[in-house]
Amino acid sequence: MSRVQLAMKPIYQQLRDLLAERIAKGDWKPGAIIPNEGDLAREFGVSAGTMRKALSLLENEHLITRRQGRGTFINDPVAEGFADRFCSIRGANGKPMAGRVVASEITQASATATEAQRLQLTSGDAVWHIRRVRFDGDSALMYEEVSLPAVLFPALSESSTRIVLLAHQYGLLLGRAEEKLSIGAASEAAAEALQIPAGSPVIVLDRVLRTIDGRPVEWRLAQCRVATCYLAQIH
Amino acid sequence: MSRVQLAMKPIYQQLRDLLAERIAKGDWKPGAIIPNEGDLAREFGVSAGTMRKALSLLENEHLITRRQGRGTFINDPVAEGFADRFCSIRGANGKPMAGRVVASEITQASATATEAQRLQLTSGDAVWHIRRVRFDGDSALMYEEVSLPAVLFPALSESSTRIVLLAHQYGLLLGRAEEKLSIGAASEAAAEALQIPAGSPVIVLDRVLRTIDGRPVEWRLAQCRVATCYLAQIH
DNA sequence: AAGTGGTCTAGACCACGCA
DNA sequence: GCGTGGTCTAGACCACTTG
Repeated sequence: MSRVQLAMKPIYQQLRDLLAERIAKGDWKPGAIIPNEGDLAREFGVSAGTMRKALSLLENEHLITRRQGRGTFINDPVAEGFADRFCSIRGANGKPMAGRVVASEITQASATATEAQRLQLTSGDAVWHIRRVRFDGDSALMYEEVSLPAVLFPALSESSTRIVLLAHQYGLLLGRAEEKLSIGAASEAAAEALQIPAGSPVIVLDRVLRTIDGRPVEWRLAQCRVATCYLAQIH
Repeated sequence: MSRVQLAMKPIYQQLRDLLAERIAKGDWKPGAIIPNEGDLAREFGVSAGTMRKALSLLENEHLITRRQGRGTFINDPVAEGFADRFCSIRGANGKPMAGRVVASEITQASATATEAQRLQLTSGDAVWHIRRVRFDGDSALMYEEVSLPAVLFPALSESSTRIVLLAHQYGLLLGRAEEKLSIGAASEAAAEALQIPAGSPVIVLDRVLRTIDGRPVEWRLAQCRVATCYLAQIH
């Protein structure tokens, strides 16, 4: 009597996908309350326990928040704390960096080998390139080269290149980021942007952002200057 | 008919604690297979579903691995992949740094204000101090100051100061690490160890390691030199 | 074939927040 | 008091692994 599992995928995962689609499409807006477990279970013809497991998945993925006695709410992906959880480099106060960000260039090109590897594309697929600089007051702190698969982002408004806004705009639900931290030599573009000699040491943040389905959404290669001392003393 | 909840804590969490204790004590050795869900449920007088939830918690905390058709196995906390998952800074190949590590000094002292805050102690509690240097070949890469609550580690063998080994030795189950990355000025000790001028810029890794219960186990303040270029070029 | 973990069900009761 | 999510139960069946 149980539902046929066409895709050989557990029902609770299928439910998760269906519910996530409603959120992505905007059927359920951020901040809204959604029907309770029982009603949802009835609507999809499953038991309450199965629906519960699906909702738990969505909660682990930060798409919803459940509160005992209140209900289940859609999270705002752009809200502070949700948007910033992908970024590991912090300012002196421990909070995410809050400085000015200037996008200097937005172009389209065909994917390089590295981009294809990071974004799981085939070499030559169209990608957007964004170059931007993060400031702290008047001094340039960080130079970023961002690559986005053009197939996911048909058009890029120059007004906002923040990935959380873009993702929300195109109905993409961000899941996890993998970030590698290392030390490298400043590229020429980075050197110019940061006003340091080319080849001087920089912190390299290599980050791939994925949707909750695991599809790569953004590759960001950031170079951070270390030429001056911005932060608190040690001890 | 259900078990009394003295501590107002869900049964499945109490079970998790009991099972975790067995692992910590060494009743169940790494690599060993543990009884199946049904037997465990019967032993503790709970339903299979509740025991299942407890086991799921342990799996999320990387203490056990469950495999369909095989059984449930105790993970080895010292094994590669489990021990290295707390470290975010990587080498050029994307793998954790593998260089030589030299512990230069092991002393005991009373906690400073910062240590007390990070390790949730009261100022003046006894802590161990370990200073160590991480090498890449012949050059010093990273200077670390490690603080451990003396109450958790009665004695410190000089042979191995690796935290995963120490934790295992004293029956502590490591859970999560919070790591803050920033840029700072090299302290005098770091400058000497890294052979750079005091005050020159370094990457600062401020990490607090906790047990699965959330108790702080280690505070590590690492300073990483950026004076030369170790790694691959950008692009 | 037997044993394991994985999924799913249907229903009971509890703890919390609010009107 | 009512509706919500959170916990717990008892049992069925499925999928995978091994002998």
